Amino acid sequence: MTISDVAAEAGVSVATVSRVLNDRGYPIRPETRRRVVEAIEKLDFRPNELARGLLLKRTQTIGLVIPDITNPYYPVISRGVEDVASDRGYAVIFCNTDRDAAKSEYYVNVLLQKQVDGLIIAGGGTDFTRAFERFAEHGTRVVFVGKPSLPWPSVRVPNEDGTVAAMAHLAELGHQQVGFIGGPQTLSTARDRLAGYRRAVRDHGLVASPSLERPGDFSEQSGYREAERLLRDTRRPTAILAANDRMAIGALAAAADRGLVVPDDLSVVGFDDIPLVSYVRPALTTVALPAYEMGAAAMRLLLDLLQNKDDGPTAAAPTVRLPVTLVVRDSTAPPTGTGPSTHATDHRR
Amino acid sequence: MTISDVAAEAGVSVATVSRVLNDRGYPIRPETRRRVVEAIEKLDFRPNELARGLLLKRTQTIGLVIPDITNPYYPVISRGVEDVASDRGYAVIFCNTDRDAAKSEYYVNVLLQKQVDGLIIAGGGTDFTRAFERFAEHGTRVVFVGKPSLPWPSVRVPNEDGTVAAMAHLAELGHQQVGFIGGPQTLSTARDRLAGYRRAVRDHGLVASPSLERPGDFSEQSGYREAERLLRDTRRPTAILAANDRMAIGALAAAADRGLVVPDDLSVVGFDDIPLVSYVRPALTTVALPAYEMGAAAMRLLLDLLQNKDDGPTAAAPTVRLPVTLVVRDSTAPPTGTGPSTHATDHRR
DNA sequence: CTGAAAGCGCTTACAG
DNA sequence: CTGAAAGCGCTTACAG
Repeated sequence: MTISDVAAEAGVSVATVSRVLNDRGYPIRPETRRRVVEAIEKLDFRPNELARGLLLKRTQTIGLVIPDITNPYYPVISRGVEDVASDRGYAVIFCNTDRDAAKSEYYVNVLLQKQVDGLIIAGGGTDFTRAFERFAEHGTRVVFVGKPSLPWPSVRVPNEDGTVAAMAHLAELGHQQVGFIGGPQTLSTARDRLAGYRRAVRDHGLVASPSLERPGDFSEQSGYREAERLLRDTRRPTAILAANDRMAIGALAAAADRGLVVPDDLSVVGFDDIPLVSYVRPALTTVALPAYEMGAAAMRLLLDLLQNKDDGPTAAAPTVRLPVTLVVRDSTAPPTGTGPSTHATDHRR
Repeated sequence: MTISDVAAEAGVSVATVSRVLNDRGYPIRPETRRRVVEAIEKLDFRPNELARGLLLKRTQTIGLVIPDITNPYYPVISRGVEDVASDRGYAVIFCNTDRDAAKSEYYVNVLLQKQVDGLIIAGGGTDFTRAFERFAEHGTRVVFVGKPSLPWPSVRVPNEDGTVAAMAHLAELGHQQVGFIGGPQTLSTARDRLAGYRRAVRDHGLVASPSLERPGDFSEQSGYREAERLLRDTRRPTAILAANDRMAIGALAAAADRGLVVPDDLSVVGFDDIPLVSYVRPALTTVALPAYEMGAAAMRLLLDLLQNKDDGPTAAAPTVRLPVTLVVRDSTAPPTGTGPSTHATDHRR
């Protein structure tokens, strides 16, 4: 079923069929158009995008590179990307790299061979620099979600301000000693969140101690483990701020397993606002990322770049900045004896 | 950068370059091969898959159709699909349909135009029948995860046995009155899980009552809402079985908000074993689906079908059956006063 | 062992 | 307004 079949059926040339298909205001006699449209419908014809792409040098396909879709942080971002993409007629190919160099390399190759029009890279951490030089050479547009190591277009979020806001909330409740469970320091996201914690400790005059800063890896396990270490301490903190929700969930579990009641005996704050954390009990206070919007904005930015193919590589890299919001739920309260705890339940999804 | 450039660089014809590229044991003089390989490397050449696909009639791309990647049930399945796919050189295009007919139709079109080699459909529920006749006509292979409405190849799981096992566990603990929160009855998955509940109620001689069967929609909200209804009842059940984990999480929240302690005052069981439910406290007892393996098996099945392109549509549709496992954690215990509750913590993620 | 040529299914100047 | 023809970047009989 090709364009020739349609042409034969309608008794016109393939050029004419192509013209009614693309419908770019090219003059066509109404009667001719009618015949072609009928033939297309009769044959249930759908143009082969491969042939089209070969000629036009675009595939209406983009690649989405993420560490792992199984990490609850990524599905929402992905959904934002995909909704905008499908709305504009683009398909998206998913690539889980596990932040592994070999897998990243593999996907760079696949994506290049498939002639994707552009790429969205979320998660960062890996040294994509060399791989991207290749993309740049091929004229493929790239947008990062998060801070790229080179000046590429990106969608960013004030991670440092996020932990600062969380700490301000805790300080306001009266907490003096707040433990921090950080993420992998290879990720700028994790570094920024730690920086915010340190800044807030200083600014609010809270207890500063290396033993209050624990090294997590963004997994539930590490959150559990590091919370246990913090809580074992004789002078245990009255609150724990985890650099992401998964570790906060682990911390909540560790507290429960020690018989501590959150938020009465311990306050816990997370970061990200992934699905479900508003449904655990106590509902988690956390710094919400506009994940869906981040994905949607990245796709919109990519689409913009695709419009102006001619931009030189020296064009200033556009950056979209999106805000972060502290969502106070039920896992935070004044430290014991400091005051009445008022925690209304938040049923936001 | 095309194959002609490489041919020119190596001083051979494009046919020869193509032959060393594809390396199908076609005889080539070692010296010639060396020159070609060098030229390829020097120019960092990567063949255009569009041109290749146009000729070969395959794109090494498959479509994955799911209701919503944001639903924690799907990322793990998707990961299984993608790992097998990338291992075999296939790329996967993601399609979120929200079980919406228009979106499904849209993706059927997109996928057909992009000439995907095959399709994996997870989630079911929508009437894809007509859309699939089109795929069949085009020779596109389709594999379902879950029970298809027509005899198509599929990967299945014994949903009814799953709820039966959960109920047996509850009955064994001594529960006589178990509430059930079901899913959308348009989904065979939900119907099967309800059927298992009913069968078990009968087989174990438990209290049977329409008021114990509540209509949920698989969302946390509905789990919360329906659990509230069940718990408001004067003769409230001592255990609740939810047809999926998201509703079980909602039920756990509803219990907590009523001041009920799980599992002492109420036992709760879920279904799916999505990420995080082993980390909430109490850790959720649930019927675990082999989600990753389901995705991987679906992709392997699709790959098999792709090998035998010649199979007529009358070939028996292959079915892969995978088991389901009851994972007992801390949200279930004997009803109050019936015996000591022993719940060891399970840290499996 | 190697190359010239046809062809996959489209689009788009160019000519009429 | 419409069509013949070239060409996108490959692969593969066919010939030598």
